[in-house]
Amino acid sequence: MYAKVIVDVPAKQTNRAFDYEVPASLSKWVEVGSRVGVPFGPRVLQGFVVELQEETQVDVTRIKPIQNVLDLVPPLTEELVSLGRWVSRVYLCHEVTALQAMLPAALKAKYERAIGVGEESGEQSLLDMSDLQEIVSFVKSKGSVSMDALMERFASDGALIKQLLSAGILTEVQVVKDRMNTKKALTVFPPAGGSGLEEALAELPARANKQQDVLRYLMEHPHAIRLTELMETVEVGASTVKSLADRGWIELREVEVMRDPYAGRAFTRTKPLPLTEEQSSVFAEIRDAVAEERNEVFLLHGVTGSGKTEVYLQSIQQCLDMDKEAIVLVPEISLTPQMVERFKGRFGDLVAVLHSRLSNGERYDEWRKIMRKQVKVVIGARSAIFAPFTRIGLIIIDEEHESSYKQEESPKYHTRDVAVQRAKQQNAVVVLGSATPSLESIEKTRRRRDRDKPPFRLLTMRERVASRPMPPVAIVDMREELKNGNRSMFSRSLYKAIEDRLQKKEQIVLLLNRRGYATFVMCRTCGFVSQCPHCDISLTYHQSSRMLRCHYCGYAEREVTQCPSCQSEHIRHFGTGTQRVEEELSKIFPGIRVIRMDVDTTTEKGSHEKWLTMFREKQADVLLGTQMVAKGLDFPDVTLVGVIAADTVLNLPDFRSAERTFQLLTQVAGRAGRHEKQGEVFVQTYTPEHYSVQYASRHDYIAFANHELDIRANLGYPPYQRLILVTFSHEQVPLLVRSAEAFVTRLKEIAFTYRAQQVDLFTNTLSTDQSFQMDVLGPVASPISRIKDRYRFQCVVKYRGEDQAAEIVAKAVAWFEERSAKEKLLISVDVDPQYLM
DNA sequence: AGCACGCCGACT
DNA sequence: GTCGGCGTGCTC
Repeated sequence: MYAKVIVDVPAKQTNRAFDYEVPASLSKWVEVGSRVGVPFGPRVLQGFVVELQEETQVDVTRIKPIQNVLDLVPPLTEELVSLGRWVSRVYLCHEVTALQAMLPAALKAKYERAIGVGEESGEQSLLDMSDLQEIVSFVKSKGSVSMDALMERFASDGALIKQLLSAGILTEVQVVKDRMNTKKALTVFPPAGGSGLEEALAELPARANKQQDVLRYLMEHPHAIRLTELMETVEVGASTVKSLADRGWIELREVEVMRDPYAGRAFTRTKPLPLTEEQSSVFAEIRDAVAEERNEVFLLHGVTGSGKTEVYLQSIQQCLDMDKEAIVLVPEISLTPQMVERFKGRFGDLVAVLHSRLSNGERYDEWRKIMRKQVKVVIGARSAIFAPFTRIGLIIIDEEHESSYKQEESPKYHTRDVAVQRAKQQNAVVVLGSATPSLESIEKTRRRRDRDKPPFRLLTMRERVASRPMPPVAIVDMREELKNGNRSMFSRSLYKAIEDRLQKKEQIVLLLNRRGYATFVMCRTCGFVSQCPHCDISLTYHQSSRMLRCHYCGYAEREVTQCPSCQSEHIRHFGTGTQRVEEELSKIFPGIRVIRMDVDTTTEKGSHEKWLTMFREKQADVLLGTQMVAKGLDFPDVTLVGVIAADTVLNLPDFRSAERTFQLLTQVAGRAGRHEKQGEVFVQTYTPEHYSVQYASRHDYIAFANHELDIRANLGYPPYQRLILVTFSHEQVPLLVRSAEAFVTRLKEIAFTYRAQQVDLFTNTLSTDQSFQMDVLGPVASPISRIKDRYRFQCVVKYRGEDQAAEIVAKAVAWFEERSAKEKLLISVDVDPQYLM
């Protein structure tokens, strides 16, 4: 038996499967998806088995055996292995990188040196000594032992061990280990049925009160119990229990336990809520698709507050009734305790939660619950799409338009597209939910190619539950405010509204759209702005540490009080940071209680949750923050939402900026008046006439989408054409420009050949897609033209058609890497980029 | 990514 | 005459 193995070396030359022999002793354990240790050149590496075969084409004398198998159960399924291949092909990354992304960090390989028995047995005469024989057979019995363990076992024989090593009887080997240890806990095991405990009780001396208590407790509860728990309930010390174990009456041993991040938290169980008419008809569609196991993608367009979550919950129930599994994806930022609570409340212990705030150990344990089929539902961010389920019935992506679904490091996958692919593989249903669907998705519900039906099906919920109206949105023209002499960041109408709510003791959410509004430091005399010496970007001021930092390379310097350029002392912090809004609020409304949520105040674990709870409990009047206050929060007493500056995103040089502005305004407007009290929204802007502001104020998604789709069609942007961003970097500009230009020329050549042949490079068959068309823009300097002392150039590949372009770009990249490897030129490819920078 | 093999300058 | 520079190529 032979195995094809992808080794843990993310490099171009090793980006293929290598053949290994499966030794008979391991054949039981080696499966597709197994993690194995394999000899690779002079060392031992971790690898993934991607195929098993009886025969091999490789010269048998070169084939080495698999050294060991790292897990009892393969951590990847066959289906995930092929999904990995798909990801690597579509997003142009090494196959290991894709496979690695599917596993918790705990399973990243750790390489360790250890002692094993040498191959040539060296000076056999040494083995006559019995001490040495003992050592050798000890090592032999274990396969390999770490040096520490060996020294501990044979502490007095250090010299002998050294001798054995130099004689080659023992030798240093490399082993692949897991990074993560399972957590163990001492557990007490009473004899089955509690038999013999009564006799034990009789044997104890009368004054051994504590031991008697333990025995009595165990007679009443004759099942295994954690030592710590037993000590707490019976109020005894560990020694008491240990002495019982020493006499053999009970057993005490280490048992692997799961770290449960939600341990000790009671979740109130909830029952399905009655659905509104709209909800039921949407639910019926999804339920039928799940019940019939149709591979279908729904785009659920439901206004904020229309009760999408309840539809999700009941759809999942349908899945569970069929003994199938469900994956729920939410943006990291809205994976709040409230959200978790709703799912745990409905499905209890059948839910695993995966998010970035878990420790590696906790995440590993949640992941193992999925592996072991202890759970049926996973709720998590991005990477939860790779949950090792085997019977997926339903995949839900909430807030599907969120750009955080795109991973920014390799593999640069888009979760939505991976979900659609995975659902195809498992014949599952996908539900994409949003109040402001991405233009990519809405276009897919309309697209008709030939006579095929559109790839996605649109479901709509227009009504909020309990028929609460959408809050009125007032657009405030800040130019007018300025003309009327108001130079503060609050317009007169927002000021009055805040004053009014404070008086009524109702709550306020204020949103500051900070992207592009970082707090930089400028000299008011000469205009000097502190720049990063290694990157082409201004430094950002951090109040907490009083430092200026570069967000790209981490460079930091002390805050300046005197201009380095003109020695003036008129240094000012620019940009409307949340801190400044907070300061101004307290100045205008003395005594106002403000909770500020931004990167500075929410880095600490659990702080996000803490602030929200405080706000919910009405310990503050205002929740002030960046994007994170806009998402999915639901506070009954919020009746006023204010957007301080709506158009900061609009001015960014990005074709998606109108879409992002519309989404943000719509999401934040949805925070107001979700309960009995009527809400009100103020949007302050310098461009009130802009269509994204206008449509958002009218809560008119469809009109916005139509308008924006027209623009995209005219400019040839997604969703009508797709993009691939290729970035080059090098320390020297002339070489960089020459290379980037050479790449573009080569890329065009390859594309031309492809078009001439009309051959599908994936399958090597004649292409059926006659409409394929590709265009290359650039190369031009990247918007951030230097990072870490390397200059950056980029080109944008625009194309129509499906995934062939990735293959063409891959060919050009391979050509480029081959010819420029020695020059340390770096090239990076982003398929379907979210930002062109 | 490592690591070894392999051809040209400053040294015991 | 050697030791070592890192360019090139391989790893089942």
